Amino acid sequence: MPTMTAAQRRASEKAEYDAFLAGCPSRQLLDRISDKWVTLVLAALESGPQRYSQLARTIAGVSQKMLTQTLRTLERDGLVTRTVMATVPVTVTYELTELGRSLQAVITRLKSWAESHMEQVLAARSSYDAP
Amino acid sequence: MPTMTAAQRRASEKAEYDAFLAGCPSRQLLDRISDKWVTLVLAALESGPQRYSQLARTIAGVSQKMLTQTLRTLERDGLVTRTVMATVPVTVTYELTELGRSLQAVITRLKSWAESHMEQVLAARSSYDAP
DNA sequence: CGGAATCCTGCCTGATACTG
DNA sequence: CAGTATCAGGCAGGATTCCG
Repeated sequence: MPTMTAAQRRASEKAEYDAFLAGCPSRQLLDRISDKWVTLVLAALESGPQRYSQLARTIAGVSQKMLTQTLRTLERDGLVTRTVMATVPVTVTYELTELGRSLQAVITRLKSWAESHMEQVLAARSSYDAP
Repeated sequence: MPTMTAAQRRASEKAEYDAFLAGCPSRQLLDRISDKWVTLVLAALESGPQRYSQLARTIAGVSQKMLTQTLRTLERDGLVTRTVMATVPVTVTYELTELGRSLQAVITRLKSWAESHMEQVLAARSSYDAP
């Protein structure tokens, strides 16, 4: 993977195991959960199990590709469960696991912060753009 | 902006003002702070004001471009302050604003979650990959 | 030292078609 | 319904170079 080469080289130059910020697994996990689609999916699953089409409708602007991809990685990481009902047509529901709910609690705070500080940020942008 | 067209169209199809998940400013803000570089920069600034080169060293794997770009947007959004000291050579320090610290408190929880649940996620991946 | 400018690659998006 | 597959296009992001 050529995209990681330089990053790993820079990491190696540090020549120390930095549990805070390095190429260690916790850093990779932090990178993964610091993703807008992950955040939105977890936030959308707050109100209980949801079907695929419900999620697609709730998260305005997500493409099928990214929604599926995000749900797959979340499932792989043990944050959501995927349940297939053998109805006609098939019904698929996604639900947070206990692990997922523990992360979702943090995500909720992030969402709350965004909503409650939105105006302050917009004000800061105005004064920055037109001083 | 052609990239927003389809997203906005899907959002419009909902025909309702969804403060939770839509094309409203809070959603855009949530998208922005759900970024790995934003998360890492805010986490790195936890220990007080830092110089540009310090940040680059702390956040292993970040490119100058992304570090500069992230710091600029954070400054524009009123989350960090940029201070230029007229030394030779020039010294630039970045520091969290009060607004930035309020977000950083949430980011810290996210980082803590990643560190404390890393093993559970790795275990989930193992059982998913090789069942 | 702290960037800005440039070029370039790869992923994401958007659109469309097809399946079980 | 819930995807998978494919392809064009654009933009995020990496590598490199140069400057005050």
